[in-house]
Amino acid sequence: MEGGLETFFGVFLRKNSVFLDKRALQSTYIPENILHREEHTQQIANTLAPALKGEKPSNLFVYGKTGTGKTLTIKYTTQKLAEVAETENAPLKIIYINCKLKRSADTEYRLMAQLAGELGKMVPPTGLPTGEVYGAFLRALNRQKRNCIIILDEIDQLVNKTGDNALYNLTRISEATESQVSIIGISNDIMFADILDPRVRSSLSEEEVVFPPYNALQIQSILKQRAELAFKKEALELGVIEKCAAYAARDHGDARRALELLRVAGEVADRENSSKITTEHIDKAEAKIDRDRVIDIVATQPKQYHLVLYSILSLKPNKNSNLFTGEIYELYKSLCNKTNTSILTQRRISDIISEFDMLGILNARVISKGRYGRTREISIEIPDTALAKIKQILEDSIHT
DNA sequence: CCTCCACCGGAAAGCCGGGTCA
DNA sequence: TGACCCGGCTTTCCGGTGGAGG
Repeated sequence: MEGGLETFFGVFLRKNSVFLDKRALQSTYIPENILHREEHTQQIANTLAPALKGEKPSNLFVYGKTGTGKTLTIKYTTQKLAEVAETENAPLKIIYINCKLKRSADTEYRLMAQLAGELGKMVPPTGLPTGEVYGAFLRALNRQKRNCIIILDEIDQLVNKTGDNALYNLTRISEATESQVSIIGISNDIMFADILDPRVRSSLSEEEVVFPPYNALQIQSILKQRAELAFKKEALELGVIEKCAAYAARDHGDARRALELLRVAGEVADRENSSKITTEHIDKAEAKIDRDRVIDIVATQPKQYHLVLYSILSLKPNKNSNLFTGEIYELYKSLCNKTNTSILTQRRISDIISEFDMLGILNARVISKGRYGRTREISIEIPDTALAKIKQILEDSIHT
């Protein structure tokens, strides 16, 4: 086996790939021009433009389903704005924050700490009273003496988890200081605004932009634009883009998913040493994405969750028989005893089951069995191809 | 039409680990 | 070192409920 690895790497390097530049398919990539969002871009630009004259732009609220180009368009627009501000010497600070990022900006404290950090005032990630962090942020803000635009992406996550306190304070800050702070909120939950305090809502959505889903034709042109950069010439077989777009349009016009599908299809083709991407590769890619997603979610779950899921899987070897919370809990308890694990309350297990439901691993809905009580009816939503692997993961995790 | 089951699910509070600060 | 703070996970408490069976 001498030189085995060297040979392998050598072959790997020289191996033909369908890709030219994979980055063009990644979700962080910002293209030269954004298709089918001309009006939105303009509308956003209109709202933000006053910042160049040192006036405070209106707060802006953006919503639309996932993969409709919200984040992309906002980033694109603010980036251009920052460039102009730079050359025109108009003091302007733009802060982008994703509220969904775990341990980063998903609580009031962490959001404020993050904001203060962006303004050059480092704050310890924990330990201080929240009020202190507000103070730090305010001081940093006043020292800046320039217009500030704060972009809060996935803002619904923040509010769902920790309430609208932070937003309330944030919208009021701009009234209470010299510096001018504008907020751009991005949400993919349209109902989100309803749970806000009315004062916060009206303040936050001085301007509103709604991003509709793309249709199949629009997704096609987006895919073509990116594929041009990402793949070698002739690497795409006829109909591949169309099929990709059709899949994405089928589930609510999610362009991000379409791009991911195309990228993974390319990777599958590479692995098979195929010089072309065919429509079969798309199918394989779709299955792979689905499978990987589920496996990844399960694998990163803590042990108690594994015990619950394992109980459910053991109770249900065949499809179309449904389970109820009570029986799952019974098995879970005995499993805990066998493995020397502390037993959680049924109330807690109930929540864990709901979480699996939200993650799309299970399907749980409350039903009434009349005389025999009210409970959840639970079924499994794991693709067959992933089942064996999942069971493996669960068993490994439980017996440690 | 009423009862009553077997849970649901909200609210609040406790515990614990990670941290700051004086 | 001790007083305090945050956030994640969990327990405790408890009012609520759709509908089969009487």
